[in-house]
Amino acid sequence: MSLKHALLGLIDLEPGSGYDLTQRIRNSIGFFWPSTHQQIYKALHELLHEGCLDVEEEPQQHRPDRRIYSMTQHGREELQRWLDKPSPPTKIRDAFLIRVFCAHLWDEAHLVERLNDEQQRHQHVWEVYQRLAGRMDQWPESRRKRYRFARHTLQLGIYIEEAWQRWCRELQELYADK
Amino acid sequence: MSLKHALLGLIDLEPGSGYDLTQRIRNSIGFFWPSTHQQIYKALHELLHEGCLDVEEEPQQHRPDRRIYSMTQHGREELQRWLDKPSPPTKIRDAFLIRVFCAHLWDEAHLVERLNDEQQRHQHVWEVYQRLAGRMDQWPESRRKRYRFARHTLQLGIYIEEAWQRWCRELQELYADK
DNA sequence: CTTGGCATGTAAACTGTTACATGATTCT
DNA sequence: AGAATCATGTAACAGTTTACATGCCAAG
Repeated sequence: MSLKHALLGLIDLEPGSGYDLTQRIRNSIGFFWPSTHQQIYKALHELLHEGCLDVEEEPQQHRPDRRIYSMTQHGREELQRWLDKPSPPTKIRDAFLIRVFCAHLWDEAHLVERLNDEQQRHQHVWEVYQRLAGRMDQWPESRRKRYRFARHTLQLGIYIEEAWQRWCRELQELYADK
Repeated sequence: MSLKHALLGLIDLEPGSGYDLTQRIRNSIGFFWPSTHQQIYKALHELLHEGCLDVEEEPQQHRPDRRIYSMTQHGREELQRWLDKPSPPTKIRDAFLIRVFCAHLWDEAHLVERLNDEQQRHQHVWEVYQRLAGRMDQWPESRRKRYRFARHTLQLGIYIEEAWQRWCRELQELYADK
């Protein structure tokens, strides 16, 4: 299960609680491996059971105690083994493209409108990525170095969003002035 | 379930058997909504049950009869209703990017090698898309018109593969001459 | 003689999503 | 007064993947 190894990778960079990891995933690995807190808590329990992680309870008042996870030697070995395996091909799942596929059932004005919405959505995601990247680029050297691969994956996200926007714009032009 | 509507869209363009549709999906909707024949046969049964499709059995010798599915009025209405709904955001799932995220555990030579493999993979997919697009562009006018939206979605695939390749190349350069 | 294409399916296992559950604190 | 944040989970449901099942024909 890739989510487990994603968690090992994150914890290897910096230990944290399920809550912490949920936030961190949302701003990094979540872009190319979407996951909810429910999955994450479950995966953490399993990793703990398998001896890949250690926990330390941090007592809190008025709310559940934080359970801080950190790597074990076994976890590090497991991650290493996984890293050397080949990756299955990327998967995209996009219902909007199914709709475009059926766009002969729309009139062209409606198509252009939907393409415009879609383009704005991708522009928004692009802006989120850019902001995040900009902030990361201002981190102090040591942190920037530690997270440089996270930064690289973000760059791919930026390129992909640009591809989407280009496509939306070109199609809009094609159907707008007809 | 989007797969069902993908099938309705395909059958609306041209009726066919489960087997046909599996092939057609593999070369069109499958690029952004991966689905196996098992899922497809199941979805077809359900659509039939819901009154969205009709079947006609075409007897065959030495192999199971072909069951040719076609649209009903109810199916067309259902598809129309679905088309007007908003689409949930795109999802990417990519285990290679999780690995890159953890690339501090690789030495740089290994990273460059893996990036090279990945780039070739994306180049291969790009070539497949280009070949398909080239063939579609040579179809006779009527068919080309009918499948023009399929052609458009293919173009997005091409752009996305180009984004991937650019990214792989840039990262390789960054880590190659260090 | 083995691989791939044709043609349909069932079933179990695994993964992912959605809804529910609790409860104090801080911000608007 | 209501929403968001912190912090952990359980459970039901939906969707996806993998393995199994059959059997003929054509091509290499």
